[in-house]
Amino acid sequence: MIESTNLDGRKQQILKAVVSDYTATGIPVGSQVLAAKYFIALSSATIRNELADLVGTGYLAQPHTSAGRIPTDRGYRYFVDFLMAPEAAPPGIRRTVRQEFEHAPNSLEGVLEKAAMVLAQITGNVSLVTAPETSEARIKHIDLVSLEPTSTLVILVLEGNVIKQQIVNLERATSQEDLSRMAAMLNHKVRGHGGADLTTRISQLGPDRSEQRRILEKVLESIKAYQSQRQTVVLHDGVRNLLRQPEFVEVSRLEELLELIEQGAQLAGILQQVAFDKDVEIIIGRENTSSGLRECSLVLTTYRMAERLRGTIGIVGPTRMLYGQVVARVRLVSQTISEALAGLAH
Amino acid sequence: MIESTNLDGRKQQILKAVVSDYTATGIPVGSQVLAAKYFIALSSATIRNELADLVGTGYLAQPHTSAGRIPTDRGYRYFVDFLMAPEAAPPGIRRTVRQEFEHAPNSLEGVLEKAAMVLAQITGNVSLVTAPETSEARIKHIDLVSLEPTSTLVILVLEGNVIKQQIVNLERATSQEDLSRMAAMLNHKVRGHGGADLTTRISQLGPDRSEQRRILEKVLESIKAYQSQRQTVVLHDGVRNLLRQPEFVEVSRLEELLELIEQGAQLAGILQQVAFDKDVEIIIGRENTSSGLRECSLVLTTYRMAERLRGTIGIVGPTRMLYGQVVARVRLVSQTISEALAGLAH
DNA sequence: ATTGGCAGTCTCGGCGTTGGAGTGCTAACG
DNA sequence: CGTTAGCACTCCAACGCCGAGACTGCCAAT
Repeated sequence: MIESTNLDGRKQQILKAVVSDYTATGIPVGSQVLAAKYFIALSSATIRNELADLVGTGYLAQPHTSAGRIPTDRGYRYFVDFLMAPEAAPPGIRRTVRQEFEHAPNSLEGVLEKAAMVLAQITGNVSLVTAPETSEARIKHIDLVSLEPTSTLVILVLEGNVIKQQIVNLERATSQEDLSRMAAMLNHKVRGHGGADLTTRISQLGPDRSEQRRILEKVLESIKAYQSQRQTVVLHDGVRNLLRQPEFVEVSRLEELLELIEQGAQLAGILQQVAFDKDVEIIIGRENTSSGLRECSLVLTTYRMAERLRGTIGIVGPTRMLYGQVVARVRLVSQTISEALAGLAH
Repeated sequence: MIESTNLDGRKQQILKAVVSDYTATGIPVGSQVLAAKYFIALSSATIRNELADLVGTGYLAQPHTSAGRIPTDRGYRYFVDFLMAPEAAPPGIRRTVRQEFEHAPNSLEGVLEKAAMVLAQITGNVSLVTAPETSEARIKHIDLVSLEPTSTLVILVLEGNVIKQQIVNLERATSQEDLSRMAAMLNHKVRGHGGADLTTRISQLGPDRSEQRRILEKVLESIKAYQSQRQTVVLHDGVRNLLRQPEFVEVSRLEELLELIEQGAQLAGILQQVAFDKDVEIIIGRENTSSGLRECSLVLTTYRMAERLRGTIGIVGPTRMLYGQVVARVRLVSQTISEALAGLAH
């Protein structure tokens, strides 16, 4: 984008003023308002000329001829990339968040649910949270509990103390004693390993002859299948906030969006692609491939639980949002839960 | 309610026709429509007289003078108590549900999430699902996994193979070997017990002198605290369905309802009070204490996982809903997941 | 008890009007 | 050449009005 530099200082200031005013009020911004509130030294006629240029270059649009200007997706993009002033969450918000996580729930799920709740509350948008991707996480502990003679519960404690469980049906009856022995062996062999590494460890488990070997393989296969196949669930909260937004008085728009949010699979795909090294990622309007998000923006970032355990957290709302404020608050919650989860993960 | 019997046969038929027509179409029902569609033998004038009586006794109301009649809460109540024909879910729906749970997810949470999804889909309302109340469930297996020298992960397998977990901080460093020994002892002592019974078992655990005893008490205390304090979470799905309902074109109503649904605590209270012995419980409009549910109805029932493990499942929607159809489908899903969960619980 | 007839009432949608907001253009100015 | 005042123009949103349609309640007749 060469255009990112082809705006002179004054055009930048005007674009910034339009975005700021429009995101705050929801009313298209006219030249008179701009002259009065932001550019006292200039006349409205001058600003009209500049506005016309910004419409011509695609940064602004007008809903109809006698209305003020609103930013286009491109205008928002330029704003967040170059014009947005770095913001810090206000002390009141910081305190609220700190208090919410002071006596944080003692489990991953609890922390994530609370994060979704808090983020929805302090941003006034719909929050989105995914649990950490565990396919590459290392195994810390394995336990086999006999349920029936021919079925066992496999309990897996991963790095970060994430717990996975699954019921496995065995080919023949196996006692709890045998299962415990196998669990002990598994703990010895696979502890500290994960992902593709597991496969190689299985093949080193001993000669093929043993009955045990077949059971172990079954157990490990189910673990691996479970880990890889399980589609990421996207927690969300704050749908009620959307109803207050004037852009959703027409429920038809909301319907498509809600379907995306409640169904989750498509969102999961988007959230998984958030880069771990980036700070905060912003996806604006039509930059989204999903049609349901055409008039929405996402503000996403990652949080960290342990070495290989990272998840995504963020919000989705109308493109007209207070980006500076939202970015600061998403970042705040991400940092806060990273700390809370580090406490859980040791 | 003496009034439940003071309607003669024809008034009952007319009330039934009004409820049926209005729930199906959403349009207030006039005397001409009734005469043409349901009572060809009668003139519209006769029906008008009856309608006027039903308004006088509080079973019907009219939005304004020149509109047709709609049922009041009392009218709906009379309908579901005395007039509603028992309905069976159609084969297509039965097949859909069966297929959805044929390869049911292997965990309680998975089944409940799927149940919420399916119920929302086939009833076109918002589904509500609570996990079984576990405070009285018996303990099947206990495992202690060392995380840090001074913290351990307590894993509890309850009846029905429900898994609970919690991190417990210990007063002094304890090795995995010691923990395993304690777990073995605990398994021996408390297996098959639960609820208040646990407390007595703890006091029988041996002399007070031992270091172990203190650790065990701490573990068990945390287990009990966890079990009792944990507020029930209400899963939900299908909020998007509400947007299609004409009663929610005004989003302000939806807002209050959504707050209830997303916050969940108040709904949890309502759902917990559903009687286990009843078939399906219906709560209509102002029978709800919450103001957000004034214009909503709930159709709730319980499902069964194991002896002491019962949860609630149902839907919430506008009072104008197809009660017969919804009742049949809620019942269907309840039965289906009870079977699926019995498979998990053995 | 039932019914046809009829006047009365209310909502809803369409339509024209009006006020206001904001623009683009033009010409003048420094 | 950038800036500015003035002005005609456009468009929307709100308002009020009107008529069509729907349904009622009542009355008198059967």
